[in-house]
Amino acid sequence: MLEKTFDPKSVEPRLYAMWEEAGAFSPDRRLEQDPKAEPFSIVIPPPNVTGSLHIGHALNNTLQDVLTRFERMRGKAALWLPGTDHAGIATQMVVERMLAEQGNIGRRELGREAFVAKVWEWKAQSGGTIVRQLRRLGASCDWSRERFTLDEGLSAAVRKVFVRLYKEGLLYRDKRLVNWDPRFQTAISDLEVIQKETDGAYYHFAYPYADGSGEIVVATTRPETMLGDTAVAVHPTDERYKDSIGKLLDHPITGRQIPVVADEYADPEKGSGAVKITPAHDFNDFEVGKRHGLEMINIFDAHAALKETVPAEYRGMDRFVARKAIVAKMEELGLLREIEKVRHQVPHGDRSDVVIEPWLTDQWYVDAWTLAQPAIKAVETGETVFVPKNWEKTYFEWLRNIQPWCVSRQLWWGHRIPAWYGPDGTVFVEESEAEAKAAAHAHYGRDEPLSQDEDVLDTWFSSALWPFSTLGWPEETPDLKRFYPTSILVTGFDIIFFWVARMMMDGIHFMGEAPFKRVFINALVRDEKGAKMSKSKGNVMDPLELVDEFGADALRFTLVAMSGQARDIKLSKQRIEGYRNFGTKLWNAARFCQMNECKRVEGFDPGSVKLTLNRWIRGELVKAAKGVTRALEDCGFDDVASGLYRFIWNVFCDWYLELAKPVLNGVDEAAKAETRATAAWVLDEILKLLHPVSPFITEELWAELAAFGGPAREAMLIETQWPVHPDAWIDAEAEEEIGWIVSLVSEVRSIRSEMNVPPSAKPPLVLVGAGDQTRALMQRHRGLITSLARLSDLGEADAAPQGSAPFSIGEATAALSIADFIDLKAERARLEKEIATLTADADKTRKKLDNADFVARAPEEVVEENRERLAEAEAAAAKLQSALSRLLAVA
RNA sequence: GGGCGGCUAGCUCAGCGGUAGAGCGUCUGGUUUACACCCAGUAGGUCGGGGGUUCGAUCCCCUCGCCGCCCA
Repeated sequence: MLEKTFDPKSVEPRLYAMWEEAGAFSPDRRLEQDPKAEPFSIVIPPPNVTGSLHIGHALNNTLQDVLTRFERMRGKAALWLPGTDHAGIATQMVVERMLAEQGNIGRRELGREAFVAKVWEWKAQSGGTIVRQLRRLGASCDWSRERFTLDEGLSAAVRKVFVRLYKEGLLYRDKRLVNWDPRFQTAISDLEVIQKETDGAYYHFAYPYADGSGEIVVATTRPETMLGDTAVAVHPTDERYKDSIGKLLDHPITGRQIPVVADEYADPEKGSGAVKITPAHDFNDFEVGKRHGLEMINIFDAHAALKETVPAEYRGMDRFVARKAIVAKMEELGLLREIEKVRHQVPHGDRSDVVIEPWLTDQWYVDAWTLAQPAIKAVETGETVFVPKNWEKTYFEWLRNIQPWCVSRQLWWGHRIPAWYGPDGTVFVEESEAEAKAAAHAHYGRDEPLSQDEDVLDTWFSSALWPFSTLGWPEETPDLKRFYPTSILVTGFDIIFFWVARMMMDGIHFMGEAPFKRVFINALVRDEKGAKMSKSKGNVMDPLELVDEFGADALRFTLVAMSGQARDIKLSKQRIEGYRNFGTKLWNAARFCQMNECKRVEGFDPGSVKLTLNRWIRGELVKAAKGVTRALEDCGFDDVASGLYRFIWNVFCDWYLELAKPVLNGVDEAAKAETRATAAWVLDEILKLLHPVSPFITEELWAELAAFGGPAREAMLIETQWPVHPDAWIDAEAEEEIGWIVSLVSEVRSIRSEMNVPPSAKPPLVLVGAGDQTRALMQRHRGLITSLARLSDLGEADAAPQGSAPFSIGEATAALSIADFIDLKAERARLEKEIATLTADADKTRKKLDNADFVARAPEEVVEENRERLAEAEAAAAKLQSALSRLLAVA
């Protein structure tokens, strides 16, 4: 016999180990049975190796697991491929901080090789925490295929991609402005720059004309960049400045003479309409500078401190110190015209949180625009479909406006760029040093010393290859052949740009096919008030704590239930608790079945059951199974959860088991046997349907029920065939009969409750004016009805007895004899209210039917439906009306 | 400024052309031998405002308002 409640803590680790040891997570087992089994594949969005599991991961991975388990049960060779990402900056930060805490040895003192060795050491010990944590959720990833973006195979893929893109002219080295992070001293991509609203000021400065003919006023939020000014621009049509164009200005600080140029970039509406141009330190100015052939003066070093290109008094000064100094100087010179406070957007590094400096350096760029075109097309043609579809707009929007992607990073942790330089600076891009040497030899006609590029690649460069590099590319492995393109990607909308789009670009370019058939965008988990969870706010919910408290199944069920079309999930403990209760409910239903000897029967054929009750639950199960299957196919996760919840609790437990009680306690042995076998069968089917969402409790019950009796299991539940039932098992007649019983019982319960009839009282119920069919129904199910409605008897009469409460059921009127409890006033109120509702409904419907347009234009079945509704409402109202008259006559 | 969402019962959300649903919470009752992590019942909504299309609009279109997110 089962314990009173399910104990996740003791069961979960045991079952997970059992699955893993049996190899149940690997598609290989299925492929051994059937090498032609249809493949199903998902690659995990690789979490950072530095990360630990947060609730967003819990959601994302639960959904992947639900899909994987479902398809595995459907007989597909299902692969969910796990792994982690080396997270360049984040990991380097973690290790540098650790070194600082331990012994104050900096990265640079340690040297590159030793530092990288330290990172690997750290990775071996503390990296990939998240991967271990995923097991607590029940994630059925194939751990034997786990990958890491820096492992050997993936590194080979990165080198190959780099070289190929280079040789195809889609990757190049260029001197351009980059987003420079002065804290980490590396370039970062546009996407790693966060615009933050910051308090600042517009400083209005006067620049005098060299010929002494007055001054021109420019405004800037970054006075320190004055030191790199090489022009002032005005709009070509700006009347105020038409005579200034071409004139020279004396730069107040540098003493250089700079020209006034005409450029449409200058906005006549903004400030004075004149703008200073610093081509080496501003993206817009850079373009202006190129158009006018202006000098580009780089004034900052890698720390964003001023360097030797500026007047001596400013050299070595930090950019923000310099800002103050410049403002003070201009004030001293009498050239500060105004300080206007503003709130404006300032670029910050998403990891470092320092102000990003546009900086002129040599970096490697990918021609993202060219790669983007096929990626756009793949979604346009439906080769890849986003679910929900709206996200395609976000995807298109970004890809259509894509800029060159800066992929080099001045870090040590990552894939070192496979480019070698000769003594004269000639670059040789090859997959290995040996090949580079050979290329250099061919170029120079002799061996020359080469030095490898010091930089590494953006982490996303390698994760863009994830869907094929993890499957073995560039080798033509069987996995690659079988599992690429993958079936579906499940991820958050926040990395559509970072990751999804880039995988699409590289996947199509290198594999000729988009990497996913579908991309499911899951919601963002927020706290119960709708705030984004963050450590600083202290509102994070630790998924592992939730698992400890409620069990993995409860957390999973909650996340699945809340995954509708909405972008946010507001998670509360109360909700998880509710779904924990749901698990307990199922557990107890199984316990009830055991107490009533509902053992599984060898060779049981659900198609042959005779009892209405059993034919009914069979049909309900078939409908529920179909609904859940379709919802899973459509990624309608909320429908999956509600379909399961409703069937298990509100149909199976609330009605089937209750209706089965009188049978199980009765004397008809044949009926009893059939009901026991049916209950056991339905329970088995329930376990299968629920397993993808709640794997632990179902697998545990699967074993418990097998131990309880009946034929031995052929397989663990995780490997059991997903249920598919014939439509013929849906039985309309049984449905109608049980439907009638349910409404009859519900009505009686409602009246009992309203009239305060104690549970111990068992009044008789009579039907008045019942047709033959109804009478037959009543005879057949008298036992069930009297038992569930707590009646002494169920019979017929020509008229409702004195002191009875009537209600309408189908064509008949039922009357519950509760003279001892009836409160005339209350009963009168009940009937009047009931009649009022029915009359209002009838009036509304009648009005509709009186409308000629409605009858003429609405579909026939809708008109018919309304006619029936009207007839029923009128009949029911009439019956209750006469009951009310009688009541009033007695009173 | 551009784009995308949301506004439905006290709360969280589903429904998205044919007269509003769920879970939680409320309230009432409960020693019905699976379950109080439970059972039975009850109350609660001019579906953000206004206009339009339609025989009919919570659902489609326009517009306004508030809230949120993304990109400039």
